[in-house]
Amino acid sequence: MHFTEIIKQIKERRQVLQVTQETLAELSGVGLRTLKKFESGKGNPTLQTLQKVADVLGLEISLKVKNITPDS
Amino acid sequence: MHFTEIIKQIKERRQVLQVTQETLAELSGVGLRTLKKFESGKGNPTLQTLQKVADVLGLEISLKVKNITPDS
DNA sequence: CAAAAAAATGCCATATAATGCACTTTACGG
DNA sequence: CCGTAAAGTGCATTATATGGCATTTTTTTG
Repeated sequence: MHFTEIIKQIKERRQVLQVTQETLAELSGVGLRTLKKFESGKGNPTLQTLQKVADVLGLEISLKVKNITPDS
Repeated sequence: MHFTEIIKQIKERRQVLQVTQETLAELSGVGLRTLKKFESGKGNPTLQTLQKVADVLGLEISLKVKNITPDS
């Protein structure tokens, strides 16, 4: 999953849950400015920041082994 | 997946592939000091750093919806 | 055990993420 | 069209991630 996709997924998830950036910022403990920057595609959040946000949104970060030949 | 678990998985994956930190640093373009700090549990990598490393290791970062009631 | 390789640490400079605040731009309901 | 709420931006400051280098500690090997 790419950087942009991660951002997109976070943003979409927030919207599905009908939470504003402001509320998410408060709930996650992440600064509003940071969240805005992040969601607008500018910025390179730390893992901690990403986790705080993901956590509140009920999302979990995971690492999966890439399949080199998915269609072999 | 927790912070420590992510670190652990990265480290284990590297070892399975029999790659040294030094080599991984070179291949990923991440500084050796940064990699060491990260793997030794100190440090809070940026998403970009994590992705560079994961990429070389054939790992993919993903966000999955947490299952609140796995055994309902 | 001894030597060598790999990993962890301390120090330090630089780059940049995090954050607050004020302001602008969009999006949306009436 | 208007007003309001939500989202995006610019600027400045502080905290911290990045990364190079030297040194120490641990692990691996012969």
